[in-house]
Amino acid sequence: MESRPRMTKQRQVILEELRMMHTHPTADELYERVRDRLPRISLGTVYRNLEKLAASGMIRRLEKTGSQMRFDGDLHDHQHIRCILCGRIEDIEAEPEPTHCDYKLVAGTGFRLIERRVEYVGVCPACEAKKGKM
Amino acid sequence: MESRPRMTKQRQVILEELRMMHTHPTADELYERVRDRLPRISLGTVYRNLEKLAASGMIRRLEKTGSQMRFDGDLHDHQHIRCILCGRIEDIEAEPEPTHCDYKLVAGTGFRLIERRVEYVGVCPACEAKKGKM
DNA sequence: TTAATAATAGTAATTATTACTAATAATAGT
DNA sequence: ACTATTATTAGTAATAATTACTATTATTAA
Repeated sequence: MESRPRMTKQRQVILEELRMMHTHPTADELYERVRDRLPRISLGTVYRNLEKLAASGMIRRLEKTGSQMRFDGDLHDHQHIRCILCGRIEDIEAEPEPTHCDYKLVAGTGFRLIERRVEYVGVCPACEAKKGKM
Repeated sequence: MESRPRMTKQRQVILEELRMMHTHPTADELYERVRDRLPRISLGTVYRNLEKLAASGMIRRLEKTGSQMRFDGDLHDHQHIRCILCGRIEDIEAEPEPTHCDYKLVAGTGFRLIERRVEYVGVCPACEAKKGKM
């Protein structure tokens, strides 16, 4: 029945590395990083811990980013901009508080509004440069 | 080298059914529906056509909503609200034109802004009712 | 220290999607 | 309408991300 969680060495390292990274890594990117410190850790452990940490609110799970899930150890209120070409994600200091107007729109659907997510999509400088050369 | 596309019976039916559905179906949901009219069609054909139709701008691909991709045959400018419990997606008549403020925010990142997507997340009436009974 | 059990490593299974291939059928040009 | 070209299909196999399983290990409370 799984009660109080334990702070294992693996969970600790995963959390620390994710918080240091700032690149919104995928599970396997983080796995590669964590292996420098814990060479015998398994990918399944990384997935399981990311799941647990996200469920407990200690990290953020970024949904809808290409074929893989991405994670963010930075909990401060911010949004993201994603490169439509290479998939890179960077932070943006937007404040997407739902407005009065949002609540009115949502009222028509019968839903109870929890959150309004704003995602910016564009082309990152690196990809723009690459494109210019073709 | 793949030049001019052909309007096959399969592509026609997939497009028609998607336009009729209004439920933002996944590929396999649409596959089930289309099979009523074309019993021998394969799932791969549905995927391939959804890909082609989205690339040509005839339908919209709703990215990463849960584990499966969803599609929308309604091209009119609108946004979506998703139920965080059951995954159901409904339409919302929001107009998310990027504002002056958005462009200023994005300028700091060096990205060229293409689109601002707004997604509303909440609890749908059905799930709210279910929750009330527990 | 010890007992209870959450978490792990390693591996297998699952699931959505994509790739492959021989056969079929939509279109352009005659 | 006939034919050649080749995009598309059905069927199946392959891929890739994620999750599940299981015996073993290690964290925590008492």
